[in-house]
Amino acid sequence: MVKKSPRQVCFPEESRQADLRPVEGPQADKELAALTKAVGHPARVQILRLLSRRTACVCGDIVSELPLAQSTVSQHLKVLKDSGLITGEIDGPRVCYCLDPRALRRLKSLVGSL
Amino acid sequence: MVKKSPRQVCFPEESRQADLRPVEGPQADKELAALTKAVGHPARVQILRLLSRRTACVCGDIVSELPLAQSTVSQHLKVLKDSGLITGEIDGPRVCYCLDPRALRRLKSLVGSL
DNA sequence: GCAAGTTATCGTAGAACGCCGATAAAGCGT
DNA sequence: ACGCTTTATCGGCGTTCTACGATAACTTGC
Repeated sequence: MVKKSPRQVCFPEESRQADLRPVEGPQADKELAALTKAVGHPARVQILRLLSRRTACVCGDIVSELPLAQSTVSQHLKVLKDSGLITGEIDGPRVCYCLDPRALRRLKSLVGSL
Repeated sequence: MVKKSPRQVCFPEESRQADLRPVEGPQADKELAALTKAVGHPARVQILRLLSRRTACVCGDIVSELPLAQSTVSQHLKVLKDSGLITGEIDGPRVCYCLDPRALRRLKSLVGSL
């Protein structure tokens, strides 16, 4: 039987088009607050770093990298996913989490506007 | 009596020297988490925006710009000050808050490293 | 020294967060 | 269908956050 090939990247041909959303204003402010709030925890920063280190997506072995219970890691992943910074694709019995480059660029733009 | 001249900038000749601190590693991760946590609230984003709009420092009329009680704003200012993102200089009976450009650059570097 | 104005701190109440173990849900392989 | 593995969700508990009013601390000007 063919072994399922490990997924390499979630955004292989990521759209490079410019982000037209404004970088200031009430809406942008809320967005910036929400995004930075999601990043604002050591465990979540660590997760983001793990995901950016490997060009391929890492699955739930994130859990084994962190000194936290599986349920806790799952919750942090949920926070990041709700913020849009990462995506989770179901890949067989596991879930493959990846950084969303667009959301990350958005965060950088917003922070850069300060 | 000479009227106290309104303070214009808190960092008039800000040191432009490069930031040598590493942008990754456990220490940087904690720093990034702490800084983004400080930014991660709508009211605090608004405060940062207020302070960046005016090149001069704004004092406690920040309070009148936000729909929050004075004590609440004072607490948010404390969070930002503790994070290092802003500084508060006593200027007569008031306090003059300013963005710290170095901390802001640090934040941008750290976010940029994601 | 006193009154007025400005800001920080205290006390408190409710909401949200962070963590865990236990349990449920979902897919794979036999 | 039945385990096995992986992940999500639930319940609970302690901590932190956010907000407010009240009060204290400090400076200026009279």
